[in-house]
Amino acid sequence: MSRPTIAGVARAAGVSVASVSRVLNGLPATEEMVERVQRAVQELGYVPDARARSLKVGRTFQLTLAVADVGNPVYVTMMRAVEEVVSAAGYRLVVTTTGPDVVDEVALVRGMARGYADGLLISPIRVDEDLVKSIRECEVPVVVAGNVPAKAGVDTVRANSPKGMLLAVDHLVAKGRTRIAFLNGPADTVPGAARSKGFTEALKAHDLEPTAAAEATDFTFTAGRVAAPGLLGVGDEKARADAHLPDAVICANDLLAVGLMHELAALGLRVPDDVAVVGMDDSELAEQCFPTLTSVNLGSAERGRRAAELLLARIEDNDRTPRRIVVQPSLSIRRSTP
Amino acid sequence: MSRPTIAGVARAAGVSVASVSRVLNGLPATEEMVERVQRAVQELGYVPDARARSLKVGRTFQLTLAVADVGNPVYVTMMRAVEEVVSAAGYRLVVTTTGPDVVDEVALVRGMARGYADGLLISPIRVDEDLVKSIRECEVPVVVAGNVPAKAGVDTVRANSPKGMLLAVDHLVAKGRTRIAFLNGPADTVPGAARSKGFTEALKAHDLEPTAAAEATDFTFTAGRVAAPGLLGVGDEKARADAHLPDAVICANDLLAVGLMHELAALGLRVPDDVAVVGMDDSELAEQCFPTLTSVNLGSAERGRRAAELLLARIEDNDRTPRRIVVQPSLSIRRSTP
DNA sequence: ATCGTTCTTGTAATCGTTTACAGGCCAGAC
DNA sequence: GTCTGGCCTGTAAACGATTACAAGAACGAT
Repeated sequence: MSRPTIAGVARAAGVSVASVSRVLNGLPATEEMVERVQRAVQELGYVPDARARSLKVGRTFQLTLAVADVGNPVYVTMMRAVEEVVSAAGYRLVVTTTGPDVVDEVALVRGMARGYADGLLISPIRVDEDLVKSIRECEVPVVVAGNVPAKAGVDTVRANSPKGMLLAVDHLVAKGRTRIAFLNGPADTVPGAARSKGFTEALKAHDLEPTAAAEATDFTFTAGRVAAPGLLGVGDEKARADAHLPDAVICANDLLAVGLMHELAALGLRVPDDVAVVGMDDSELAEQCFPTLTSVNLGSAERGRRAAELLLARIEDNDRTPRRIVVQPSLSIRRSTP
Repeated sequence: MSRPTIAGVARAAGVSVASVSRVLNGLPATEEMVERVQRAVQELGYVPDARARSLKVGRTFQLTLAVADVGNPVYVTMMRAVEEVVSAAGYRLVVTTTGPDVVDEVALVRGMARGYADGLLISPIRVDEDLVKSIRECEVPVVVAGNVPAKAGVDTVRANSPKGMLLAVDHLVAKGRTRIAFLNGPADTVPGAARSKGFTEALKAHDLEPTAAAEATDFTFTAGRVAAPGLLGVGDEKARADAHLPDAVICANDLLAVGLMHELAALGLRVPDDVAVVGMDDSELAEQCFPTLTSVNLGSAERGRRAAELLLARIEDNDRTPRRIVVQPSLSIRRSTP
């Protein structure tokens, strides 16, 4: 005995399948009709088939969220916000991890043409011509949480990293720190490039020279630890004697910052007394780590929320002109800076 | 100009739709047929429609993973493992957050009957009759990562919390700690109940009495902070003078442990010198926090992996007898214990 | 040359819905 | 009493794939 279909319900209720469908979708019908159908539905335990419905109406009521790394707490923040918006609108969320390669992202975007989701919200870490092209040609609506060229003709919601960098540098300078270093993630990524540029500009605005800079191989905790010694000139006694040791480090995200702090502790350097540390993303990790981390809030929750809203809006009306929203940063000051 | 269908490809190639379908699915066909179909597919940029395919073959090639809180790093670990297994098998992963209420879980399980996924992997935090019933009656295969009664007749993969507790206590006792306290999450949850029982048993095995116990309102960082003062007898000078302050605290998960460590620091207590702290789950957070956290590894990655494998196996053959797998714990010793 | 087998291909039914269209019925207006 | 118009309801055609079945072609054996 397999699950009942709408035809079974129609038979049990002694009405036509069209009437059953109408009642189920809340279209006008007489008292009695509604009553009979509902009883039959109850009795048979009928539940409409999402697959069949999807085929007919051309919608799956699913949205895909693609991120590079589910382990990055900034995506947790974003995912929470997205999930809240889309589930309120009656959609389910399909979460996909793309990994660090742009080819995987392209494959994902192309694959959307299969129609298993009604829209895609992607936060690409690397962007190239192919990706832009695939997004432009994508069969389903796409919203990018991040930075892609305007010619992609797609809704975007992005952070303002340079402004965020400036907030961080302002704060450090106000506290008397001038030997500021930068721990970046891979510079060939979108956030990596933006933050690097922002850092340089922000220092220039204060007439400062970078004290040191390093590039971790990933935006992860481990990569942060690995890259830290190089940044701090460990093993280079001359540099340290010359007081070239930075008195503050800005990190391209919170995970890198936490990795760095572990290395600082291992070297016997105190945070913030010897070295102040600033993270970016203001993720949950920033208040969980010790000392709590001063972090640039790039508005990940808001970006997630607004990106989800844009996506829903575009699904309603695919002809609207693409919007490019920029979310303004703020600084969450905690204990890792004086 | 809408997207091409299989009929369009058939027309362009001058063959029948059946032939196109066969070529696309790798069924035997002549060189020439394959050639013509592939060229037409290329030219039109045809991509088969997942919705239509789902309806016909009765499969969506999606699996749902339901967890209570995406912010809990243990679920990140589990999700990674699950995603790896299912995507290797050609499935997509739909991640759903149920929240702390069992009614939401029941609604989710019931909703699976709509058929938008081929299977469900659920890690329920609270379990009642209704949930067990809904799981037993579920239209699609279900695997539970956690503890449900055998009568649910469902595949389960669970941790061995009592054994894990014993490992933690053994370790603390070996290091000379005897005034051991327990910071639990809500005791009316499955993990909360199991860990509470395990704690009591483990102490008894060492002829010890619990020094203190507290129950956080959630398995979260914030709840851990809030519950910590009560556990430590803050404000009760007599207790502290009587040396009733615990010299070790075992926490029901890593988030609670990190929350506790922040409160300890605020009180000027050193970890592990004054108070040793042990977490459970051995999540990424355990090595990211400071000091790094000794934590009971309850095998979340392995549980995720094996649960995913069970789910795939059951999708292949729904008649196999349910298996109940128990994953053994181990202890990851770090700096929060002596 | 004929028959039977095997291999390939095409026709058409099917999956479970939604929905355009048409038919039936009733009420109100003349 | 008849006609018009407005509800409800039912019939049947989609949606886009897969696949059972049949028919035709090719080929070897007799």
